[in-house]
Amino acid sequence: MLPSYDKELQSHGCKVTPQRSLILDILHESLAHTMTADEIVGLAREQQPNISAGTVYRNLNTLCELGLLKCLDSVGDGRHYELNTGHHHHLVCLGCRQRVAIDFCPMNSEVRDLAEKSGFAVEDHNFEIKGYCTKCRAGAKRSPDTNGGMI
Amino acid sequence: MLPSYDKELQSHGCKVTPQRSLILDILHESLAHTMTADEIVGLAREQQPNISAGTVYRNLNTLCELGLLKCLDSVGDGRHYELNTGHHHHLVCLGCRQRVAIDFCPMNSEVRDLAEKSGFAVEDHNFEIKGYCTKCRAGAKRSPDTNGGMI
DNA sequence: CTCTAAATAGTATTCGTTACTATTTAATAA
DNA sequence: TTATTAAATAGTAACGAATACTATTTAGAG
Repeated sequence: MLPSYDKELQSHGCKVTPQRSLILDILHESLAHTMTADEIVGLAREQQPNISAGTVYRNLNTLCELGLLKCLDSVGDGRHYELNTGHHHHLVCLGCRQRVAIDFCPMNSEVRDLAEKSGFAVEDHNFEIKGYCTKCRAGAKRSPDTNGGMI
Repeated sequence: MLPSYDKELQSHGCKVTPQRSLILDILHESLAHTMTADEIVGLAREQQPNISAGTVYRNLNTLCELGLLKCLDSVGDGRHYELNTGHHHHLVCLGCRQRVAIDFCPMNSEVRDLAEKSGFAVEDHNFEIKGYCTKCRAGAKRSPDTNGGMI
């Protein structure tokens, strides 16, 4: 695990455990795309066969609270996690459900003003482009119509 | 229920049942904001006390497939439903979880080109601004930090 | 090395959602 | 109008993701 995470954990009074380090390692290995808790459990068990799913879920929540991770969600594929490497958005594949970071952000002062004009206190925002990645375009493509309108 | 929905249902070989009409009525009454399945069950039972939760869930899925409803999701408050009244996005309150439609869309040819440049086939997109509505700003405001980083 | 609060493994439980089944009903045609 | 039938319903069971619980282990400080 990158030593910077050790510092970050300890500065919040959290212990550096093998389980935590492994989870951070796994997410660091897949910086390009997000992962579900279940996927993380699977990969974690390749190195720590006895790691408990509860431990993974609990740590994912803890690490989100510390700001080390970000948690995303979308209809049809539960929560996704990624290292919090700064603000960005995603392309979401409706076939394989993978998310890939994109370098575009729609937020600007005009939009913010529009929201705040109605008394809304803006804290955050989310933008995702849904479609089919190169692989899924070629192979068996799942049409939006077969997904219960949940695109 | 608006008669147009009857036609729409029957043209797809679906029967017009009191349960379906009630669900559409309820969502039509709350055009301003989205609702969870559970909220819809609660309101439906005020008029049809014996309506089954399964019936509501099943019909929400059916109506989404027909394109009459749209289904949205976000971390921490499950799925939300709304009448499919055309393309729009939402302000999402992190306090009361209500969603209010906004008249702004960040999608344009520039963004689309950016996504398609990498071989991604764009089908849809989603934009939401998260924060606190006027009511929740005044009252007990739930800080993002207490929400497990799931804003 | 000792001590202790924190973290873990394993299990049970919760909650939203879906699946199943016997019964009812909407819509068509006689 | 009534008969027919596929679709829809109510009620219950089952499912899966996530959380809660508890006895045991462990990281880290003294």
